[in-house]
Amino acid sequence: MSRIEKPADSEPARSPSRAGKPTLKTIAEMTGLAITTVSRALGNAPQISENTRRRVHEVAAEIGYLPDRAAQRLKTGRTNVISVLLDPHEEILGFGTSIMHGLARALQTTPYHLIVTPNFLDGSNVDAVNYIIRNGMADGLIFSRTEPFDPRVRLLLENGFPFVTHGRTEFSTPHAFVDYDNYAFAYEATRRLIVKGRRKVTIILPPKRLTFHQHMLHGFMTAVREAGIAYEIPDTLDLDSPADMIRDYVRRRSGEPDPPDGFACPGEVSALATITGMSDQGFTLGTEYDIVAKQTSLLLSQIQPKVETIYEDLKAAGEAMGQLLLQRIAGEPVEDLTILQSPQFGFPTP
Amino acid sequence: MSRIEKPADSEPARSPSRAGKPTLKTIAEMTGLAITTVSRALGNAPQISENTRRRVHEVAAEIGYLPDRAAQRLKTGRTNVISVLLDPHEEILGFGTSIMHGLARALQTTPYHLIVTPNFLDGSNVDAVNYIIRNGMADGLIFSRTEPFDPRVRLLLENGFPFVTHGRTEFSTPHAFVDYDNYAFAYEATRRLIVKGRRKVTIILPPKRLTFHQHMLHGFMTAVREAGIAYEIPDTLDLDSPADMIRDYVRRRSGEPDPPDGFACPGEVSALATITGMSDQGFTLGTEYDIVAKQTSLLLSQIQPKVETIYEDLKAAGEAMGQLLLQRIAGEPVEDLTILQSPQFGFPTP
DNA sequence: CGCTGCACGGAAAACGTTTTAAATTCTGTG
DNA sequence: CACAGAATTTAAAACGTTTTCCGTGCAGCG
Repeated sequence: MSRIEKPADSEPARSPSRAGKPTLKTIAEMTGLAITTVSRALGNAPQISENTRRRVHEVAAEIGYLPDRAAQRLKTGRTNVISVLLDPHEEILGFGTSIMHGLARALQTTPYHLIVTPNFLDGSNVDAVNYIIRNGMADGLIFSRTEPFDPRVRLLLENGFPFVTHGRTEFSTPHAFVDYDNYAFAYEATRRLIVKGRRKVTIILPPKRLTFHQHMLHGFMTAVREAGIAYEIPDTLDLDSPADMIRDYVRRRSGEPDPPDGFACPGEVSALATITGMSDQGFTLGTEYDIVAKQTSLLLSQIQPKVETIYEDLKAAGEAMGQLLLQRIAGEPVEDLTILQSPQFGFPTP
Repeated sequence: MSRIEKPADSEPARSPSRAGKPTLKTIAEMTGLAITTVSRALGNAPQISENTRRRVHEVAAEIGYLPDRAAQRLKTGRTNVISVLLDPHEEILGFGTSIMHGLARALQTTPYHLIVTPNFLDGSNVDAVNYIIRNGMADGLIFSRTEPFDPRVRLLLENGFPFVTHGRTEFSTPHAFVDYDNYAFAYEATRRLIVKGRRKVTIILPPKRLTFHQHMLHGFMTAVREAGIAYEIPDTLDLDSPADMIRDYVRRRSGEPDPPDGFACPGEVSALATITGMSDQGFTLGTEYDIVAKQTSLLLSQIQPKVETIYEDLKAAGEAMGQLLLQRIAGEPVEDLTILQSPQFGFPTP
């Protein structure tokens, strides 16, 4: 055959278009400096004269040099990667995506990339954490839905691995977290129902094993006791229950004697399900009963303005978590790396 | 001071617990083989005897060896990374997360990791694509919401970079894609409304610049023409409009003369907004008007069973995209790498 | 002039892997 | 028993960085 025989065509097709990627060597040759010097100049090391430093930066910018992440990682042991553990329950309503957008914003000007590690196992995702620690897959970890003695947190603490949780724990060793003040939410939501003149209030709580179950319960009970109002708490149901289960529960309960007429819903789905359940029984929102819901997107209030909402800014939470994690990785003391978002902390930033 | 002076403590604190991480060298020393041989044995190269291959695998498993991704990447130029471009519009209702879970499932047994590149710029995210191509940040790309002559697709095609889109384009050069048959959806949804005896149908279309706008429109119009039924198409509104805008539009329109009584809603949010808008005017779903909606989570039918829904399985789409991308990277001909999910393609897999 | 000290820059090793090219062992055969 | 050829195994280079350690050249000083 008369085709050109390029012997090096056995070269196993590296990433496409990786051909003439500029490296330190390229810059070194162009400037006549040594690779070492170029590396130093770009790293703004002190022993490089202002002059050559400037020249190197110019050339680098000109040819569009970007350091090879693999080489940096291999050499330094730092991955420049932040990993987000995604929980199956975060699928709905863009919980994960909101947080990730916030995170991404916080990491935007840094060398860090965001890699997502979804959890398949139904239990906790401690295996994923272990994998990441053991194999140095990331420099830091972000996850949510903490339990009081969360095994992931324990593992990370034991290994001194940087992480920030969304949610608190009850370990005596402190760690970085961002949390929403769910006590305040539940208290305030219940207060508002009471102020509206509701007779009997109820709340759909998160699963018992999660830390913020207690916070919510406490806020709710405090408001209830202060007002001396009637209340009930469904115990066959939680925030993770499927929407139809919540809807059916609400429908059935509101057909029985002495049903609640004030609902604190710590999630948009549960609020929507409650509305449907109640309207199935002919009750109308705003006159015969009220809902105060937690809202994490603009969805609920846009769709049904009669639901009163209290906002939780997940994007801000994500951004805060990113910042805390960077500080944590930089070695700042953990004690200062805790944030409690109050319900009025942030409002929709479209 | 009497503290132990470990001279090598200047070692700049590599990733924690990266201390005794086993490498090829470790295995080589344990087995008495050369590093090369170990590498080959683990790679199941043909020229290694069955005997040593087994022995090496045993030792590797025993000490929990995992290859160093940075070193592999540096050497081979392959990143073992798949990047997902996340669009801001995918924030709501876990669109992104569903697809990512599907993707993650497809990549589960492969060495590939999933890294998400959110788009901040408001326009298209062609910059991100360019960055990824130029700097070899990934071996393949996944994104959605394609336009007929999507600049991202053009760029990727020009560079021969592997990718799979969610949605089709109109380039003459073929490329891998997974798409939902939105023509079929719109046709079927409209048919159902007609069969229910609706007088006048309408549909909320996706933004005009997206490819599937045409598909939807075509399906809708075909059904309308076949039946010779009255119809209208709002032109100040699209699927990306905020929910309150949709709600207000529906409310206003249903107060004017000759309003539509059959709604095809290609999204859950628009369906919910429509319900609210109509019920504000006192119309009740299922008797005075009907909705057929596209559903991508279990949410809508669980909350409001009176809405008729047609399911789009985004998780399956994500999984399919992952598989196609792997095949594409492996060099299979692009012509075979296209999938059109029919509406009945997959049903909720909880 | 011979030193010391400093400012600046460079050579070389190393990170863990893959790959090329070559060396070694093994097998059967004449 | 020697040897070709196959079957295994190996040494060494390379990927692009960072870092340790060292070499210049030059100013100042006695």
